[in-house]
Amino acid sequence: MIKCIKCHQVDYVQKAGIIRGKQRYLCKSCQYHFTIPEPISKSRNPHHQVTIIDLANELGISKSTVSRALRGHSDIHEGTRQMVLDLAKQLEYEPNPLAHGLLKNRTNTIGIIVPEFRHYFFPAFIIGAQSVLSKAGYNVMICQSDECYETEVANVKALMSSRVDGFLVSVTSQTNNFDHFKTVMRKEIPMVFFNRICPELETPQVVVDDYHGAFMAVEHLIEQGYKRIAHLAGPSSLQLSKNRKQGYLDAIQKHNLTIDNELIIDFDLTEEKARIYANHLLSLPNPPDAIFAINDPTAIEVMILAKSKGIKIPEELGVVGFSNDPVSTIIEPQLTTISQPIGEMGKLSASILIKALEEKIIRNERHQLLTELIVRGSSVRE
Amino acid sequence: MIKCIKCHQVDYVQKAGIIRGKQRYLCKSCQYHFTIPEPISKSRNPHHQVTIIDLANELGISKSTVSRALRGHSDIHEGTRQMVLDLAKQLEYEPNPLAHGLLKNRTNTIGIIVPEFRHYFFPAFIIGAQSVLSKAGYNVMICQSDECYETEVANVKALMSSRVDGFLVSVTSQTNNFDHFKTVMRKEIPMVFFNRICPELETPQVVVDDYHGAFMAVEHLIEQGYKRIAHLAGPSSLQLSKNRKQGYLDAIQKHNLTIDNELIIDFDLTEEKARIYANHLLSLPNPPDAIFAINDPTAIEVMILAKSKGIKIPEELGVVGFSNDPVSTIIEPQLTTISQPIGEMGKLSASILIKALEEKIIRNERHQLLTELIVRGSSVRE
DNA sequence: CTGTTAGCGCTTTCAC
DNA sequence: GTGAAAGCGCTAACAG
Repeated sequence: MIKCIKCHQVDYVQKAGIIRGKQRYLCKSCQYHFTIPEPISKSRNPHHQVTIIDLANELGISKSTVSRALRGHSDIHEGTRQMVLDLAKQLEYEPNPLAHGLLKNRTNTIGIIVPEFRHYFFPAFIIGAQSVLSKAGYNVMICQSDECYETEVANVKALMSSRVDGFLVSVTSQTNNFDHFKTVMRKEIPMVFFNRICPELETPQVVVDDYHGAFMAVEHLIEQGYKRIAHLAGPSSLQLSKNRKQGYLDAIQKHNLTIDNELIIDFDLTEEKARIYANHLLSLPNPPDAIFAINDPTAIEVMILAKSKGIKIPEELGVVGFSNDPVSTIIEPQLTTISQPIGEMGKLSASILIKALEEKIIRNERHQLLTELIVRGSSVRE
Repeated sequence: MIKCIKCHQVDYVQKAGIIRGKQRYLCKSCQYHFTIPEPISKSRNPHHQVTIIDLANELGISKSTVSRALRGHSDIHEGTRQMVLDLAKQLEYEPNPLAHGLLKNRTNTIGIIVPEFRHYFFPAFIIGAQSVLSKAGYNVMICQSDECYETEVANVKALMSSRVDGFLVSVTSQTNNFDHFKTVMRKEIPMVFFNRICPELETPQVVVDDYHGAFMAVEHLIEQGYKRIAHLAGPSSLQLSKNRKQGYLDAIQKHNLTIDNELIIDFDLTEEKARIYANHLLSLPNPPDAIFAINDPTAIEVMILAKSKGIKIPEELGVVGFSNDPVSTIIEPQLTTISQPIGEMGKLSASILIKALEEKIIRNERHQLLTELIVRGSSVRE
C-alpha cells in the first residue's frame, strides 16, 4: 500500500525499522530509505514549529521554492510567492535561526561584557547599544565580570562558545593581560571597546574626553577657591584613570597649585576601597579641602563619609564626581559632576560593531565624545 | 589521481563543478558526489572553527566515535577517548551550540523580560537569576519592555523567534491582555513570572508577601504617631499593587484610623507621574502627614518634592518605600523601607525554570518570600 | 567498541 | 521558474 516517494513504485516497499518515532520504509526497487512526510495539519504536537518543509508539503511544491519565496528571491512566480507568504502567515511560520546560523556560521548575537550593572553607567550604555542592535536584528547577551579578571576570561570563553558574532567590552580594573581578547581577534571576531578600553589592542574604541572632563572638574574646584584638591583615582591599568589623572594634574599645575602625592590615591574602584581611602584622606593631618573622584559612586561614598564625620559640604569640602549618575541629584547637597553621553556611547559602539560585521573590515577608529561640567551644590561655596 | 571516498576507485572520478569554494567530484562508478576532506592542519582560515569532523579526519576515526568520546559515552575504548580528548584540547575544539540546538530543538538560552533595568530591583534580580542559570549552562537574553505593553508583546515575539527555551517575566504596569503569553504557553515553553505576575495564567510565580510588607510599613507609621497616611499605589492591573494596597487598608483599619480615598492614588509607576501625584497629595487642603509609596523610586520622588516645598521629613511628613534600593540610604534622611530578598528571588525563579525545563513538567507553584521592615530616619520622629 | 547513515531546518548550487 | 541534492555540525539508531 505504501508508495516509494522516490521511484513511486508500490510493490517493493517494506518496513525498515523506526526512526525518530516514525515508521521507516525501504524501497527494494530503488534502495531508497524514507519516512512518510506528515501533513502539517495532522501534527498536533505543540512543540512542532512550522518549517519550510511543512509549507512545501502543504502546497505541493519544493522547499527550495518556499525558501526563495520567503527570502524575496527575484526569479519566482509572483503567484507562487503570494501563496507561500499567505500560508506562512496563516501557520505563523517563523524561520529557525539555529538552522540559518548553522548554515551561515552566524548567530546574530552580540556579546556585551561589562564590569557590573548595578550602577547607572553600564545599564544606560546597554540600553543605548541594545536599541541600535535590536533594530539591526541582533540579539544581545550580557555578562558581568564583577571587576574580576578571571570572570572576564570566563565570560569571553562562554560568549565565544555561544558563537557570538561580535563583542562590546569594557574591561575590569584588574585586566592587565589581554590574551583572552587576542584569541578573539585571532578568530577575526569584531570587538569594540568602550569606556574602559585596551590601548594595546588594535580595535575600535569609544571613549569620552576623560582628560578634558577631569581638567574642567578640577579647574572648576580651583575657581571656587579650593586649594588642596585630592584625587581618588582608578587603577593605572585603565587608560581612563590615567587620562583623568593627567587632567587633574595639569589643571593643578596650570593654576600654580602644588601637587601633593599624598592626595592622589589609586584604587580598584570597589565601593569598599572607596570608603577606606576617602576616610584616609579626610583623616590626614593636613586634609584636602576638595576631592575629585574618578566616578560618581566614589564621590557619593566620599560625601556620605564626610557627612558622617561632620565635615560640611561644600564649605569644608568640595566634591566633584564623574558620569552624572542620577543619584548625584538625590544626595544632599547635589553632586557636581562631569556628564558623559552614555546612551550615545552605546549607540555609537553598536553602530561601529554592526559596520565591522557587515563590511568585514575592522577599522581601528578611536571615537571620543564630549563631556560637560555640571555644577551643583557639592562644589559651590556660599 | 583522485580516489572516490565511497568506492575507493580511482579511474572513474571526474570533476563536477565547485561547491562552497571547494572542487566537487563525481565518481562515475558509484555515482557518488563528494569533495576532498581537508586535514585540519591545512585549513588556515581563522574563521574555521574546529569540528568533530576535523578531529575524526585527523585521527582517522569516524565522527560518531569522536562525538561519543566527547560526550563521555560509556561504551568507548579508553585509549580512543583519551586520544580524542587530547586532540580536542590541543586544537581548542568547541562544540557548535547551533548544530546541537538544531538537533535537539533547544538553544540553552533563557529570555528575561523586565519593565526596565535602570533602578535597583531588576538588575539585582537579573544578577541572581543569571548566577544560577549560567551555572546550569544557560545563556540569558534580556529585554526591556519600558513599561509599554506593545514593546512587551514585541519582546515576547523576538525571544520566541530566537527560540529561547524558557522565560522569566515581570510584566509592565499596562499589561491587561495576556494573549502574547498564552501563545507561549500553547507551545509549552516554560515561563516563570516574578514580582509582577499574571494571576490569570497557570504558571509558577515568585513573589514576596507584599500584603504583609505593606501592612508592616503602614503599621510602623501609625505606631510612630502618623494619623493621615496616604498611599501612592500602583495600577490595579498589577497583583502586587492590589496586595500592597490591601495591606495598607487593613493596617489603617486595624488601628481604627479612617480611610480617605482622597489619599489613595493609583498611578503607572513612572517617575513623572510619581512627581505629579506626590505634588497633588502635598498640596491638598488637608494634606497627609505620611506617605507609604509602592516602591523606593516613588518614595524618593516624594522626599525630593517635599524637601523642595520646605516640608520637613520626618517631622511633618513620614515616608516609607518598598524594596530597600541602595539610594534609600543615600537620601537624607535615610528612607524607611521594606526589604525584599531580590537576589534570592532571581535564584529561585531560575531554579524553578530549570526544573521545569529538565522535568518537562510545569507545576504552577506560587513561591512567596519574606519581607522585612527596615526603619530609618524618614519615618521616626525625634 | 566503532562505523554508517539519516536527519534537525535552511540556503545554495546545479540542472532542466 | 522550479526541483533535487548537498552540506552547515552534531547526535542517535542501527548494524556490525
